[in-house]
Amino acid sequence: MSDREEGLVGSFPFIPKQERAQLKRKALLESGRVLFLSKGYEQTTAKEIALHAGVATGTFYRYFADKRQLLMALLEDHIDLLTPPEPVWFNINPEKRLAHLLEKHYIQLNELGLYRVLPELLPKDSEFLEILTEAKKKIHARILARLKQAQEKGLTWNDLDLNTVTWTIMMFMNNIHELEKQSGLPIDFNEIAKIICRLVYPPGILEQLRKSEK
Amino acid sequence: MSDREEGLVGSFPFIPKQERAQLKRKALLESGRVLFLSKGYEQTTAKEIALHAGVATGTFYRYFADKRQLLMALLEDHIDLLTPPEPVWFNINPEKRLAHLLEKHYIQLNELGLYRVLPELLPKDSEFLEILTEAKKKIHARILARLKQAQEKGLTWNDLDLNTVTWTIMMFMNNIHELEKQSGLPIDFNEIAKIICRLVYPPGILEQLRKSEK
Amino acid sequence: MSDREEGLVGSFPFIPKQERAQLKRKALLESGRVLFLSKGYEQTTAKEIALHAGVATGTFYRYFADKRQLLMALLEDHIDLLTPPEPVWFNINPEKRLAHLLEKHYIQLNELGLYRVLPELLPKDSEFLEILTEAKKKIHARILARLKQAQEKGLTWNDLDLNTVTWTIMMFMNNIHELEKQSGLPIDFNEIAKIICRLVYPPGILEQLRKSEK
Amino acid sequence: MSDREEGLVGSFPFIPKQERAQLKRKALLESGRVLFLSKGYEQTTAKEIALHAGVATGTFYRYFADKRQLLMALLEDHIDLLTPPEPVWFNINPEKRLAHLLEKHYIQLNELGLYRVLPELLPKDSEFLEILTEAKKKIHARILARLKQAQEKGLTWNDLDLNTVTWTIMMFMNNIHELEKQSGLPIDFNEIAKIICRLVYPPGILEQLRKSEK
DNA sequence: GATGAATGAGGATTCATTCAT
DNA sequence: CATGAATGAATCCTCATTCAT
Repeated sequence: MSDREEGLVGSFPFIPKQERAQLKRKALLESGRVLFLSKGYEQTTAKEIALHAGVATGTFYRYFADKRQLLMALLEDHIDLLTPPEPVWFNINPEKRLAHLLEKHYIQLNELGLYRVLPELLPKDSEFLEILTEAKKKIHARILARLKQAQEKGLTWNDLDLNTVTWTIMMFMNNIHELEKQSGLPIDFNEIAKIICRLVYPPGILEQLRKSEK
Repeated sequence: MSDREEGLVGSFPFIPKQERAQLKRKALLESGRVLFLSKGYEQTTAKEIALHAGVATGTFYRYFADKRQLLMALLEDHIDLLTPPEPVWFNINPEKRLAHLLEKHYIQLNELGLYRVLPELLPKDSEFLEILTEAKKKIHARILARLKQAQEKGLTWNDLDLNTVTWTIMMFMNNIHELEKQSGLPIDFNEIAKIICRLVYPPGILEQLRKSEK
Repeated sequence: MSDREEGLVGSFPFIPKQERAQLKRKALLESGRVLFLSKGYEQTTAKEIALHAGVATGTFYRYFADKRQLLMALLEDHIDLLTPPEPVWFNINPEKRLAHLLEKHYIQLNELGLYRVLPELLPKDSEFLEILTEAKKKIHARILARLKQAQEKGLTWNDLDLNTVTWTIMMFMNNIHELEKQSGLPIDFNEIAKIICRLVYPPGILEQLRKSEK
Repeated sequence: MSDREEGLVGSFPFIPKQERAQLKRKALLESGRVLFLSKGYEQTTAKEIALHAGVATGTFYRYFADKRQLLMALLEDHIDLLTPPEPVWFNINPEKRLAHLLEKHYIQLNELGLYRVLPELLPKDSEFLEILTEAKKKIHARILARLKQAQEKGLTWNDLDLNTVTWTIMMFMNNIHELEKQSGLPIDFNEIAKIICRLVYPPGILEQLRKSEK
């Protein structure tokens, strides 16, 4: 278990200690993520995570204060992935662009899978809740700003309550994975994009924007 | 804590045994519900539930095999509340009606609060998942049937993918409570109803339906 | 649930209360015996015994201070059955008579079955141990006395240690049920009687006793 | 409680991990044995065993799945001790040899004491019963084979039922400890050996075998 | 007396966390 | 630094016993 590796040209302590430590930390994070997803947060023990990462139980606690902190670190690393992308509304062919955005977000979210763990934690960890709420507020503000720009340009329905529409859009982005589970079918992002666009643009405007692609 | 109840025609000597037992069972269910909501399912112990209900630990196990079974009983009692109401689309003034339905459903759901516990259970209890999936399928089928009726009458957009719209409507109903949490404001059910109706009816049709109220 | 039974000639409180109580007590004893045998003493709960006897849990404690006391009562009622019969050695045809005695004792013991419960209790209940030891001492004394009579008449081996022979005989009587379990075959009481007689009588004497039957 | 042991050649830094773990395991086994014997199996808790062995409750469960498994391990370690030795019948001076065998077996059995726990377990643990039955069958077969050899050489009584005699011998070996308890006197193994030999050899043969010692 | 629901102490077992090596 | 055995508090659940009806 030496850190050195004997080679032809002498010994190379190739991997610096810090870097090795980072590898272990990453292995623990990844093992935590995988196990949290497959078994749930409470059902996963620190020992299991360590075992899965190929380190000793005690090593877990060198890198993380406890199980909760590992999850926090996971979130910090990936919080930007949890936040959905910001659509640009007065674009050319917004439906196509939105479908693309949604698909990309969905794939990233699914790779991470972290959203599956969150519901378990929210009721018992208020700090956790705050972090998420904060992130969501930022996204909300960004989407709302874009919607306002579109509204000012006269592109949107004129009876829109922008807050509710913003929330609706966020809800779509956060619940796409539910759709797949429920329907059992692969998700048609174009249909979802169509629905969102119908909420934002009146039919005439939308038609124009579609044509302006060329 | 007297078991006697003074009535118009004298005193009833005592609440019959069965009824008293049912009271205790109900107290346990209610305590379970409250504690699950405030602390989360895993964080709540059978002992706590019993204490909260004012009975001994052992009494809990007289009425429920374990914590999980209590939750199942809660679900059984209220599963119909979890399932959102079925809107009738080709109605007169659908927005108003829908807003009313949503508000009623929201209030019932909130009183129960059970939906907050569900996400914690789903990853680890497959039987649980089945029950919910089954319930959701039923609702989906009902909403979809109504939409098809409306479509056949020529009331809806003609480019609708009814499956996706159905899912969108269900998503709205299941996520209203999220809206409140996120916005911090009281929910405007009229706005939500307006959004849903925009997804279903083209502007002209909607206008007609609104007017037909008189 | 009245104790009275209305008949043509008035009311007959036929079964006196004391007697009914005794019936319940007996039912509990019998249920205790049966359940102790089938499940073991520790594995049997007071509730089960009451249920099996057709009375309420609380009724159990009206008749017995606790589970242990029920077992004690069982023993008291049947302690004489546990004690093996006293063979008469200088009899005509002792082998046949002994075989008969053994079989009778075995059948009684088996019907009762109580011996199966005893080993479980002995290590933890010294009073219990005392009772049994006392009973065994009495039997030992009786068998020993008979053996001495036979010895004085010159019927036995002259190098016998009577104490050890007495113990051997008792051991046989207490372990017949083991023989059946181990061999899986029905017990041949004649063979056992032959063995015991060989321990007591020299071949010549035995031959004489056999012949004297006529 | 130092892990160091001063030896002739200096100090051994520590007992290697595996060995230390085995020490703990052995301490738990020994504590289990002692407590099972003094209090009975059911009356002994895992916590008590751990305390008695000087370790924490949880440590018990590192080495044994539960109380039952500890007992199984005890049995596995000592099952050969439970099985009585195999007498050689057509030996010179068989009584003396048998007395010696019995005494040795008795001492070993008593040191272990495990036989006291067995009766408690048999009614409720069928796997347990199987293990013991299996062991007993082996011994039975061995003793029976020896008896047959002696019979073929014309050394035994000619009216012997070998099965019953075999069982009788086993019964003796399994019940010697009972004798002590009942009589309160030290056991005279010579007397027991004499009794067994009388069951096997006719007086003439026995006399010959005794003399052949020289 | 009879009932059986209620009690709560106590046992089995798990697991987050520490610490000697 | 890494290790993984050890810790013991905390949980689930049972059951002997009591007591209000």
